[in-house]
Amino acid sequence: MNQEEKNFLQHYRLEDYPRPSVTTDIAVFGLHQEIIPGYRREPGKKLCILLIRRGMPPFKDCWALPGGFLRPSETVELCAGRELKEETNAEVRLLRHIGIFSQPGRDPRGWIISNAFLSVLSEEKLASMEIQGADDAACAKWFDLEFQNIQGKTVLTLRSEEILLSAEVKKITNAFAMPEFEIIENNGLAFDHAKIIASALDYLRSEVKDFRLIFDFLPEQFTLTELQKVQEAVTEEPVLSANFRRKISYYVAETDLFTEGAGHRPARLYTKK
Amino acid sequence: MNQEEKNFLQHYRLEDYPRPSVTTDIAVFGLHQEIIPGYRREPGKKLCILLIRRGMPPFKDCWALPGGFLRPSETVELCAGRELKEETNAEVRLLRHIGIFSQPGRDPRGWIISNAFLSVLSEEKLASMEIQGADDAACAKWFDLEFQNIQGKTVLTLRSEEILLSAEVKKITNAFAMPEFEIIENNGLAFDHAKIIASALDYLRSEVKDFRLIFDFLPEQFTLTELQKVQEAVTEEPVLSANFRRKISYYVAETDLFTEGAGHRPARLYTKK
DNA sequence: CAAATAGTGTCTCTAAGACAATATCAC
DNA sequence: GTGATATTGTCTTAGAGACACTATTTG
Repeated sequence: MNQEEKNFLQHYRLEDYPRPSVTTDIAVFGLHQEIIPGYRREPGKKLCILLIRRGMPPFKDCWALPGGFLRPSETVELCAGRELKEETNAEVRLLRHIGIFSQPGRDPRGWIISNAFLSVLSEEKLASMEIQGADDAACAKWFDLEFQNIQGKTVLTLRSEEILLSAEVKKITNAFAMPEFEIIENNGLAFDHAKIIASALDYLRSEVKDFRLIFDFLPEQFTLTELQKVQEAVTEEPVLSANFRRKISYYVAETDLFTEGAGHRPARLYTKK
Repeated sequence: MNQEEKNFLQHYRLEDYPRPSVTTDIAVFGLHQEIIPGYRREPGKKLCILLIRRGMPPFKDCWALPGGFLRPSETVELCAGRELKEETNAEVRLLRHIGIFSQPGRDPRGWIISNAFLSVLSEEKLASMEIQGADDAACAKWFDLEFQNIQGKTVLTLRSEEILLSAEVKKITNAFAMPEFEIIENNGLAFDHAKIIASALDYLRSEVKDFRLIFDFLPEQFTLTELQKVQEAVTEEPVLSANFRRKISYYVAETDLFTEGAGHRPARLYTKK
């Protein structure tokens, strides 16, 4: 660096210009066992998402994605991981940046733009981790998630025991031809988080359809049927198992292990190739 | 909003917490006619990108993506469009968010995180628009762009008349399993812009391969051969025309118009379906 | 006619969708 | 054997890749 650059930098003050606050919000997805009535039936899988109940205004007592403010000397990815750990005690090894939400007025506290991330927790980790609210979060909970077209309306439904949240969204393209979701109606979700959840789910579905991120829902070793159920739970579309097996075969490696004592033919265990 | 929320907001001061400066950087791609020697040969197409020469430190006289600081009451998309217009006089109707670059130390001025965008200018607009440097930008220029694997190295080459810039990058996955580029060597590009350009090009290529963003390089009406040349210029891979035509046919609609006076068989004009 | 580009036909092979059939466990 | 799930086979159809061939203009 030459003298001119050094001089310039010495007198340059970023603080002289307006700056927004920057946050991250993380949509953590997992799977939830669903008991299916019937003699000796295997449990099904449902997609679920981790939310926190806000303990502080704004949107006190509403449900929100975990997340928080970016700090100096961390990347947005590190911030996402840190905030998630602080607020819910969940730890993730995988993140995808979904988008940036910067609509003026999206946060009543003022000029705040948010980086949305997506993550996936495996059933294993989901079970072993003690999810608990802390910090800004009064409480953290897994919500079963549905995202369907009902009579021309795109509806997001989130359920956790006695709590029911919902939102209607619409996929549009903005002034710069970028696809995004617009919130038509919102019941119980904080900020513009219905929009973020819809975007994240849209992203997740296309990834899982193409056999990406699909393995992150399961432990190291899994059966092909489990893998298929992941895809069906995420996309909410049934698949024919013969065809699914053929397609997935390029992405998995056989092991010599089998499931045991399940009351039906044992299934071979596979690993990701 | 209830009284508790109102009270809270009245006393809440975002300024009490540290905030980064936020910028946008825009990778604008276009096509450049390339004269091919030979009797009656049609010109070829080369991918090019719009860069500015920095008129101010830091990186004075280096070449950089156009872009600048986010202002209150605008979205990052609007900021990208505005800065592009201010610095280069180019106007775009299309943007894609490529990623956010927040590595501490990426800007010597301090804590600055950047939103990278991608855009495409049609040959038409590219020709009609008077590209000119202004503002922070001493000068704006189109650079021919190559992005190839040479002896195991991934090399970015940018050429504009007498100016030659280059960078070697490497595709890696970061601590959160996110794909990104790492700069191995850099000659003449400011900041981490080699990384951003590589990401943008990677994104653009996969879009164009799947017949998205491909139409934005051309005017309303075009021939199938032109469309094919766009794909070949962007991906730097040849395609067999019979196969290309079959695949693209689902995405285009015939018109009754033909090219004229070209010294060979006229070509039918198509529009995007 | 020659040069150049536009456009069609067809063969092969791979992969997807649908569906039928067989295999193997626990009880 | 029965209930349940696991796994394989196969028929049909759609699409990709490769390549040969025909068509139409201007000079």
